[in-house]
Amino acid sequence: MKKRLTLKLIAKELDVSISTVSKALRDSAEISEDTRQKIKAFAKLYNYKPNNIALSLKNRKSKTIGVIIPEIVHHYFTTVISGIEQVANEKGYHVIICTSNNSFDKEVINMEILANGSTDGFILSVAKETQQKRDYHHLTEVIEQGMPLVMFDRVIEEINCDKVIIDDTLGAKKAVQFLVDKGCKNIGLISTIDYVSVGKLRTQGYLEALSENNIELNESLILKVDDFDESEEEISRFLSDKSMDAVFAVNEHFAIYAIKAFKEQGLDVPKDVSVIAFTDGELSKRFIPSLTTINQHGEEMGAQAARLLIKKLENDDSEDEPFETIIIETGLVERNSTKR
Amino acid sequence: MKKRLTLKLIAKELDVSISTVSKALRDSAEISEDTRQKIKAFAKLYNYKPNNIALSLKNRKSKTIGVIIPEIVHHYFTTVISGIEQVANEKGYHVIICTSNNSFDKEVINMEILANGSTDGFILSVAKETQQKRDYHHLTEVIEQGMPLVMFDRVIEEINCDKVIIDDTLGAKKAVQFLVDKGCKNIGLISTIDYVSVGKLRTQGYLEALSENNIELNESLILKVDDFDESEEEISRFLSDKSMDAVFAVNEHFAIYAIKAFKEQGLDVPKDVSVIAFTDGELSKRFIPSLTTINQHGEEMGAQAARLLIKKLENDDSEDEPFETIIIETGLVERNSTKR
DNA sequence: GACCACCACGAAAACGTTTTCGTGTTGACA
DNA sequence: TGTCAACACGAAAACGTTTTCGTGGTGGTC
Repeated sequence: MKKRLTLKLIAKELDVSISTVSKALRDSAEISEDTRQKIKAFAKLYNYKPNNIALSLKNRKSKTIGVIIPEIVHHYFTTVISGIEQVANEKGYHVIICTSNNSFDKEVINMEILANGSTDGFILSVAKETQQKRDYHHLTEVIEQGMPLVMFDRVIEEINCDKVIIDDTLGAKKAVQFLVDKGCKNIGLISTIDYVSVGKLRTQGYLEALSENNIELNESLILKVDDFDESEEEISRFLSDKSMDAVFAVNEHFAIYAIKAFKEQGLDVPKDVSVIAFTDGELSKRFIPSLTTINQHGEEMGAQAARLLIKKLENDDSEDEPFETIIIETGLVERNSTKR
Repeated sequence: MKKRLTLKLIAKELDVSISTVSKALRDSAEISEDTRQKIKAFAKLYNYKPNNIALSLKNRKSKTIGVIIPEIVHHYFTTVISGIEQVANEKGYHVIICTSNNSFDKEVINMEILANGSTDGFILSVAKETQQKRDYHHLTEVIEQGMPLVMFDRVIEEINCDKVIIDDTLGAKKAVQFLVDKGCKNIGLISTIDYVSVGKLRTQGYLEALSENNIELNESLILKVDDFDESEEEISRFLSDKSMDAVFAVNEHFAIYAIKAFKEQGLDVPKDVSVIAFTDGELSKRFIPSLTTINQHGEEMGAQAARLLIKKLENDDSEDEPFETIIIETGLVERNSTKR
């Protein structure tokens, strides 16, 4: 087992002082050409690499970004991470990832641990439990310590920090408008109960689209799924006695259950009924029929979040810079679950 | 912006020495009950937390595990990460994740950066490019430095380290045996070209299962997909003029393309033909029909890898401990793409 | 009262860097 | 030959910990 090379060892070996070695390696003009060459050659030969930890301690920055997400086994979040990673690496940062498992306590603990020097700033999508509890002391604390924080996706209005979100309402509107443009009249909505913020916002988009097109709202065409685990049955029951020519689902899963239910009723998608969904997964591409979707551009979200954070980190007087909220545009991907 | 509290500040505030503070907080018997209480109360009141970086430098360990995977936008890898994270957190480690994007250079760079003190050890699934290049100097280097390395999934035989793998051959055998037990006679195989190791191993399992059941090998029932991007067409062409009652696909995607192709031929899955696949994704659960699969237990792989690594990290004379290779058992999940 | 043990604490080194400030040597110049 | 600048380098502090060793004071024992 080879010992790692340090400045001290090089100094001893070449019989100069540590300072000289350090300066030589950083090409300081203070050191004569001769010594500099000698030291650099030696360092290169034995593959010297400065110790990150010592640098962190000295510079009081870790060049590390802490990312805390509700769960990692989720395609959408991995695309976001991917975006974060790309930008971060480009700028010489690395990324520590922690999952909160949607638990408030784990979110708090993770932040506290990482805040003790491991990380220069945070990118965060809050846990469900945190949203419900409305306890944000861990967030305000890191902000007070001067650590920049960027929230994405599930953000909290009251917290003053940079944010990256998508326009859920507009995305939903786009989806419904698309259906209207295809000639659909009776458009159903499968959403979640309102305290899930995306459900609420997307529902609102649905309503706005209807009203803008002068379509009368029919409450009976709206389902707010209560229990995710029971959603398949709920949806099947909901669709059994309705007559509609299109459905907008707020996520991939609901859309698929809807298609299943239609099939069982002997209806064909997209011939008899169109289905469109907000989505974040692979499923929509591969499913038969493939799904027409509103796409959330996770990778770009991650990239923007990382850019915001690094901007704050590298700006010395970021204190007085105002906070930004970046809105990522949703896109509509037309596939085979909607009629042409 | 509040300054972070340090031992030095506490010492100054309470007019004692830094050593006293440190000892008091660690409940050293050297310090009198009185002073100890006073210091602890103060620390608690102002929420003192030791600086991780300073500790890392002092202890020469970071309590951090570096994970390097080919890509993160991949359900299988996220399950592995999830397993790693759980075990690591339990034992007081955190996890730093880097992706190689299947690039050799990025893999090397990531390892080098993390090896400079940021990380105590590595969990790694090598990049495709690394497999092809057969250049493993970065791996041997970290090992030589005494950093433990655990490889999973895509491992490299020649490298001497702990490993966690699944038994691809056995898994494939299970799958084919299952089909045989259901009465299938003409079982097709959709695999990848042989230099992808999993393709090779799973093909081998297929062959073994056939021979064990005294089924004659029919080469024309084997497709080795050449170009992933063209796989849908290749598979459709392959299946167009064959007659088989079952197909074993080495991954989810191939299975779905197969089902699609059968459908287009007017064949029903599972009534006319059964499909079974190795899988790592969500897709198999949601697809219609849902897929019978061989499941790779990613989470357990991650957990085992983390356990192996931490064992090495916490064992002082791990030097002479032999390396282990843990084989994770595959499971068979019966769903609706195979006949009953 | 001399000696010793023990208590409670502090000084300093160490981890591996960077950087500021000194300092001894050289050479030029008057 | 004395003065001074420039040069090339070293000592030391600093980042925030932990830990070893030392030490001044107290009290007890003979």
